[in-house]
Amino acid sequence: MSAHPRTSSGYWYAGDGRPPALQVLEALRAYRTAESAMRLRTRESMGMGEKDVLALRYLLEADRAGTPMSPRDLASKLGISSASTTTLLDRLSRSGHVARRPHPTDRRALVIVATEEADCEVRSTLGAMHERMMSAARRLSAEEAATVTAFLHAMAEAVEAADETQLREDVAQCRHPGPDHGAA
Amino acid sequence: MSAHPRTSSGYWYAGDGRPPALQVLEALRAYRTAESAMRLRTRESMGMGEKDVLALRYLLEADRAGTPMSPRDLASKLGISSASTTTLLDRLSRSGHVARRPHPTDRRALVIVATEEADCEVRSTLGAMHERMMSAARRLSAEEAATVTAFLHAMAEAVEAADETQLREDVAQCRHPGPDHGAA
DNA sequence: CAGTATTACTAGATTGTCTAGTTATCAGTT
DNA sequence: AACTGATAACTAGACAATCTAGTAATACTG
Repeated sequence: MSAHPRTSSGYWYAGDGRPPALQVLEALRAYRTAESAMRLRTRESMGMGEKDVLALRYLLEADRAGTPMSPRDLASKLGISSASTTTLLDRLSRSGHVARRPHPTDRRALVIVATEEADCEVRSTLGAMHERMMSAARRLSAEEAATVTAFLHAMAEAVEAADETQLREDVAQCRHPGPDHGAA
Repeated sequence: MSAHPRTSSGYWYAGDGRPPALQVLEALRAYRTAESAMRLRTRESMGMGEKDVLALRYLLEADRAGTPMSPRDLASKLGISSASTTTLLDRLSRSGHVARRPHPTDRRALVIVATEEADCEVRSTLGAMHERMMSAARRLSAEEAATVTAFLHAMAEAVEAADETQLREDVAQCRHPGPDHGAA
């Protein structure tokens, strides 16, 4: 790694030979990769599917916020059907991570609560990581934090701007009439 | 939104009432959420599963780099079995996104190439987004880019540091002897 | 009190993955 | 050149997670 070569306009291509913008996107991609690898490890260490882990996170979050969730809430958060939610809760309940409690006022409904063990499990798997992240974030000065925050918001906006209608149109445009590519 | 209140030490809690470190992590989370929503939209607009889209990305990348991939390469990149890779390639081939070509030297092996249409499809769905991201990244000064890059690397490190052995031990620690939570 | 909406669940089908085993080809050895 | 063990892709059968459609109990509304 070279020292920071300076020009009159400040740092230039610090770190390696590539433009800073590329380095930034590369770093973002590296983070994404690391994150999904971590999620895979978490899933495997807990012996659960992806949705199950996500569900547990939502449930614990809701528990802490004092606003417990119903199966329906969970279904819409996870983007799965009511039927899948039932079987998901069966799984999580069988494994001891959640419990179905009667809703205090609505006798049709349920309140899903995460068990103590689920809380402990998630805390021990994700808590240390979160602490490391927070500690890194705290090392930023206020100005740096503002820069990073603004950048991340810009990135979120950039990926949100591609809405489905747009996507569908763009894809359709690729169908030049020549070869066959339809279903068999 | 309040204007930036200053103290002698510079900006303080700019943007809203919360500590900058929290805002940063919140922004990171917002980005993650936006990204996975985008991935869902992409999958749906292309009528594919998650692995299929990912496979296509790897294939196009490899094509451009001039280092085409075999089914085996793809399997290891995607973390799926050889059998799943075969059916995945069946799907992608039936839908016209990839083609199986004989390997030039090894007659057992195949070379998977992405079709023109697949290239166009991916370019039109992800290209505009990538351009927006790049453009936002370019708006950063060299110093800002360095800050963001360093931060993202720190985040990647933070999530990588939780390796599976650690996770397993931590989880085991949650099993206090009391209630039954095993398989039925 | 009657009728509609809503909640969670059940049944059956579909999809994507896995493990195990097959066939064809390669590379090294005698 | 023939033999042997390794490797590439594929096939068969099973399993897990999801979906759609439909059911029973409960809540709300006129």
